[in-house]
This record gives sequence, C-alpha cells and structure tokens, in this order.
Amino acid sequence: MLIATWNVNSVRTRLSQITNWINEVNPDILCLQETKVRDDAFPLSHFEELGYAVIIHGQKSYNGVAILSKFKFENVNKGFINENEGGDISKKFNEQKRLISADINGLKIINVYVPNGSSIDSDKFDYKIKWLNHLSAFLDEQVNDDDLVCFLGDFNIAPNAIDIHAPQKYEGGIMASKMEREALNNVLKGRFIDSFRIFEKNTGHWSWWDYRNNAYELNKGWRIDHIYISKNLSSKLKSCVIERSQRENIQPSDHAPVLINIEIDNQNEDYFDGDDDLFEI
DNA sequence: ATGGCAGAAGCATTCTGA
Repeated sequence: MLIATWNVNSVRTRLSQITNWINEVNPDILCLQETKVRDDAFPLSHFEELGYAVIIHGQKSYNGVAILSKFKFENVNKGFINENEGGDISKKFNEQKRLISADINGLKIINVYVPNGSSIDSDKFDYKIKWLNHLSAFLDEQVNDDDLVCFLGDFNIAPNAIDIHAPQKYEGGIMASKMEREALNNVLKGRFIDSFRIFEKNTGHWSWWDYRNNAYELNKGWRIDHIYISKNLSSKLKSCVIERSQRENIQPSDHAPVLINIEIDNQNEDYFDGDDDLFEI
C-alpha cells in the first residue's frame, strides 16, 4: 500500500501536476496540504474520476488539507475534537484548517499542516507551539496503543541538524529551534517512527526548497515533510522516498511529495468503486 | 536587516508562506 504526503501550495494551480504524479505512482492514499481553496470550489469530481474517495477541510486563500483514498473512509474528523480541552480552545485552533483524519483500510491516517511560525519572537511562533501542544492532546485522546497509525504532513520543523542544508546558519532559528523540536517530540511521545530515517541516516535529503534565491538549483533545502508511523507498523514498512523530481516541474510546488510503501493486506470489500456515497460526511 | 519568489483575492496592491 502506497501512502503519500504533499504540500501542493494550491490544489487548483497544481492540478495537472498532481494528476500526472498520481498516474505515474498510483498512490492508494494521498494527503494534501495548503490546498488554498474553499470546500465548494475544491476539484472534487476530478479526483473522484481518477478513482479516489476524497475528504476535504479547506478555507479561502490559506491552509487547507485533504485526503484522497482508494479505500472508504471511516471515523472522519475535520479539525480538532478535544472534549477535555474544552470547546472554546478547540474552536480557536480550528479556525485555521490544518488537520484532517480518518480510518482507512484498518489504518488511522492523520494529516497535518503545522503552522510555519514566521520567526521565533512572533505571535505566530507562539501559535505554532500552542497548536502543537493542542495536537499532542488530540493524539492522546484519539490514538490507542494498538492502533495502526500513519501521522503525516507538512510539519514545518526539521527534526535534526542533518535535515537542513546549512545547519550552522539555521540551527536555533525558525523550523530548527529547541522549542519547536521539544513540542514536536511531545507530540510524538516516542510512539512514532520517522519513516524516512529507517532507510537513510545521512544528510542531504530535502523535501522543501525555497522559491527564492535559486534554492532548488543550488540544492539548498530542508526536510520538513514527514511520514511518522506507529511502532507496530515498523516491520511492515518497505520504503520511504522523497519524490524530488516533482520540484523540477514547470511552476512547481515548493515542496516535493514523500511516499511510503507499507505492507498492509488490502480489504477488497472496502475498495472505493466510485459509485458509493458512504464516504460522504 | 531586507528582499528574493509564488499564490489568492481581485484589479493595485496586500497578505501569507518558510
């Protein structure tokens, strides 16, 4: 089973590139971030015609997440539902559409677009840390020890110095600060594994290159898009790759897709046949 | 320290991203 994450930086602008990549790779589940479109303008039927069930959680201009799946969705959550934290707090963190999750083919899929944070001393940085803390509480409530979990998306955090092209310049700054990494580790709580690092221990592998300053051509990138899996899936993980060729498209997203292959028995009776409306929420 | 580049909204320019 192929599962991918891709910050597409506008699903409508990138529609033909996403389509081409789907036709090339044929992922079973594709999680998108920065769709940048209201739900009523999302190109839903386009992906349904490609054989996917689709759930979306978007807003005008900014943010927005979606999941495409060849299998039916169950237990769909859009945004935070966090009873213990109180409705008002969840409401505050639900204003920006950055989280969507569902059970798919026996897996719990949690797709996130973590706030960027702007700069360390900004209000947006404060929001990023608090958003991550809220996410931690959400996972505590939603994830049980024996769940098979795939927790993926644009985290806007380089987990380690080797995930940055110039750590001597950027360590300690935005996306590479101690506070962000501690908040991320608190979310992960030792219950998840970074798929990419199972296979690749060295530096030099990036998932995002700035549009500015010729960053891609100079290969000045960061690894900030991640696929975390629960430990009980580690023996089933066959590969994890960054599809960096997508960053070479004409008018590309600034992010490349990240893709895992995981050995899960397909439950054929749950295969989405395009005529079934059970996935509609 | 600032700007570089890109997308959306909307029609000039601003806001946001990472």
